[in-house]
Amino acid sequence: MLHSGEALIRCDPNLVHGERQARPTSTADLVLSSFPTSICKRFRCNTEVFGQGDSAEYLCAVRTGAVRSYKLLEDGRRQIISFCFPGDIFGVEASITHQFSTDAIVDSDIVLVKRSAVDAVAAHDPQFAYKLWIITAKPLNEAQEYLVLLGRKNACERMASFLVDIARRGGLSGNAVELPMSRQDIADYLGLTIETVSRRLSAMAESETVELPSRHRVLLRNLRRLMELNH
Amino acid sequence: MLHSGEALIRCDPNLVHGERQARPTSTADLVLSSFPTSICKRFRCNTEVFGQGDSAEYLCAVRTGAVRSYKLLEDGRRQIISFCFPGDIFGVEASITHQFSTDAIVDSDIVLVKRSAVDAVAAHDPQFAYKLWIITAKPLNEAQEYLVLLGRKNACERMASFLVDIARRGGLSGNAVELPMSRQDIADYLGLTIETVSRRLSAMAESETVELPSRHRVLLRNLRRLMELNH
DNA sequence: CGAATACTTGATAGTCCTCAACTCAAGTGG
DNA sequence: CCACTTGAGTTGAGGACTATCAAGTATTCG
Repeated sequence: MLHSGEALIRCDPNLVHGERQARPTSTADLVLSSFPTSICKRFRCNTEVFGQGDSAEYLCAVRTGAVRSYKLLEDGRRQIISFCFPGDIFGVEASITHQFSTDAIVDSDIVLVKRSAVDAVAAHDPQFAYKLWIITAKPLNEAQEYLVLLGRKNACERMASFLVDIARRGGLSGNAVELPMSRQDIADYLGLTIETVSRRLSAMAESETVELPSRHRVLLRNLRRLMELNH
Repeated sequence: MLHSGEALIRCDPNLVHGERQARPTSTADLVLSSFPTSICKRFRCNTEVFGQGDSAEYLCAVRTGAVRSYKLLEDGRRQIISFCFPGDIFGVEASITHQFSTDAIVDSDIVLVKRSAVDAVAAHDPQFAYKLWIITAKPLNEAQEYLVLLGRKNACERMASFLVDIARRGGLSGNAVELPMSRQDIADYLGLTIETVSRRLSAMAESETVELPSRHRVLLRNLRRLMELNH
């Protein structure tokens, strides 16, 4: 009963507890890691991997840790585009400059591959070019799913979707979900304010859907109810 | 002064007025059209090209007309993911089934290519595989830009962004923007209700930012103000 | 022309935001 | 060790924006 959550959302049971690490099932990380000229660099918490408008010199993948990609409006409003965890690729651009900024949420190891090198290899290696296409299509579909959340779901549903999604993507250990990001990050991801995020979490705790033992940890107490809210 | 709008948003001045047609600058349409086994099929207004859950057998591109791609929640709420116009590709999936439905907004000619055939060619032709990657990355970036709209912009800004975007993508003739979709479609695209869409358009007409000569036509009277709202 | 559909406008309500005060945890220095 | 500081998060009161419900107008199509 204790681990029913893992079964329900088909989480990899071999996930290392504690610090997030790359899972062997991930494709994006592998494709880039196996690249001859890939380098792996450590980014400290809250440091920038690249900024909006920077030349899109590198393709990136998270090996350990977590990053947030976001866009800023002139008046300071921020929309987080995605959180990336070990195995996820980011920094894919159609244009020659990055359309959003990305920085580390916690100390993270990031795999970097020069885009020019990727382009050169892709032009000669159809298998590789095809893999590139597949790993680009995945975040596209994720972004599209996410549009439904921002366009049509209320605060409660957004919060539930978020928790289930983070759990499914590997943050679940037993019934505990690790949330490395701040409440403000969650708010800017879900298109809400920090107060609304806090209130929704408190309400879920009140109804015994979750438990909040610490700031960066959520225990899923009633996953079924969360999944219902999630649609 | 009459055509200042076109210059301002760098629209192709050779655009054919009236029925939308494929522009020579589009890449996606060309990549698929030049494909040996591509077929072109006519879809009547409001008929389905493919449905959510259907096998993702085909990659598609709009040759003439327009389509909407959308997702439905169980309770009937709808979120339109994107409108596609001549030259735009759609139906790109990471999974073997379509994650959303797509149907024609007006009578449309759609280019269809079997995905199995695309996969086979991509596996041997690096140039083609690379092109596939490029045309997939573009809608990804568009979706990400769109997340900012849904997550952080108010109704007025959403409406302005929408008009500018449609104009930029080829709907502009002189200062007139053609809106082939219904008000309900616009609402479901912008994450608003049909009433709010109607009210925002009326307010823009009141402030002489736009003119509304007919249901499916908007004259941009003060593009500068629209661009300001658009951020 | 009549019917159906699409759209607009108005009144009211509800959700979420804003502003403000407060709590809590972690870190610092005396 | 503890008062102090600082930043993050929570909670409360009130207000703004958009949704909802309802009625009316315009357009389209048979």
